[in-house]
Amino acid sequence: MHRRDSIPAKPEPGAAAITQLTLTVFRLNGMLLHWGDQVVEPLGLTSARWQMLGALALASTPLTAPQVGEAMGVTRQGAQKQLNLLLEQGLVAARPNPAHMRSPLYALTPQGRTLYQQADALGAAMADELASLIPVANARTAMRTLETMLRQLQIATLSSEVES
Amino acid sequence: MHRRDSIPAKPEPGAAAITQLTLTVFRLNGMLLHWGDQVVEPLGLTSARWQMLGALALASTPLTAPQVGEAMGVTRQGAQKQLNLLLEQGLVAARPNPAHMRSPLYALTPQGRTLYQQADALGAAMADELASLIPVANARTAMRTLETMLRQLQIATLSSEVES
DNA sequence: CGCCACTTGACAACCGGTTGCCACTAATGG
DNA sequence: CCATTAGTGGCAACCGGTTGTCAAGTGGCG
Repeated sequence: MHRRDSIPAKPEPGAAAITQLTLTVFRLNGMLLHWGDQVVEPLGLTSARWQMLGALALASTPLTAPQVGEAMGVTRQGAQKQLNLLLEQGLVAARPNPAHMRSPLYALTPQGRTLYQQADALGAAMADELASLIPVANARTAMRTLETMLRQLQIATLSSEVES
Repeated sequence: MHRRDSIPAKPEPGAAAITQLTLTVFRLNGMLLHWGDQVVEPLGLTSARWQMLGALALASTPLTAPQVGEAMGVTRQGAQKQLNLLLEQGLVAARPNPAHMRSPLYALTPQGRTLYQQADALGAAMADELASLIPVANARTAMRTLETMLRQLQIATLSSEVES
């Protein structure tokens, strides 16, 4: 908005850095998922289910499917799909929800908890390794930077989504 | 848990920062795709096809499908799928490849090039906006940090993938 | 020359995620 | 008390990506 010189449409000099950063985010995202899939594959898990177990493990109380989705930043149906699979797998149990007949509360079963702890140990090992290579200050800077992008994109996305 | 501190007991306090950073990467990835889908939707594009057009636009010479996949960090089949769709859409043209009968070279059509320039302008606007909020040094630090993670994950993934 | 390994495209199946629609439960207000 | 609205799960369809399989083109090597 505050374009100081309007005629030559001077691009921000940092724009190229932002573009490159964006591409790196895409690649890292793919790499993280790929790595996670491999790491927990011997446990019969996938990255998606690992994350889902994590959401339940870190919650202090059992959650409904929409709450899990909210915690993970996915839609309620996406969470539901994985929860149903985890249910079949016996890693998660549904207990009746006194507040909503059709919306049970989900919690880890003992097997689920054990499996998550095993997976978490593997993840922690990698996090330690990365932490030994990356100064904490850099990790924080990176996170703040990405969060700024996140916030700004959210604003931009919302403003063009509210055509309803 | 049990850190195998064979030499110096290093609890790696930065591991939590890494974990948080990872979650931010997941969210930002999703947000970028969502934003991109909305931005180029009026042009009849999607994020995936936008990126594909970009790969072709930035290439100095026409590329084969596997080359496009390589440039984008996806498998050759993933690239092929989008190329076939872009072909139907008339945004990309296949010209015979003298070096390989079954593997044509792909290049943007005039419409494809025009459309990409329009999309690129929208992307550049957002990149400028973000660049005005993010110091270049921070963007660079973030990118270097993510690339370090990328490299390390690649090493870890490869070393457990070569068990075949 | 002929065989063999590698590359490539087509196709099908799957995974994880999204959206849209429908039916049912819960909560709110007249 | 009832009607409308919001929240919720099930289902189906789709998108983008991956893997695997197959047939065909390419290049090297005996």
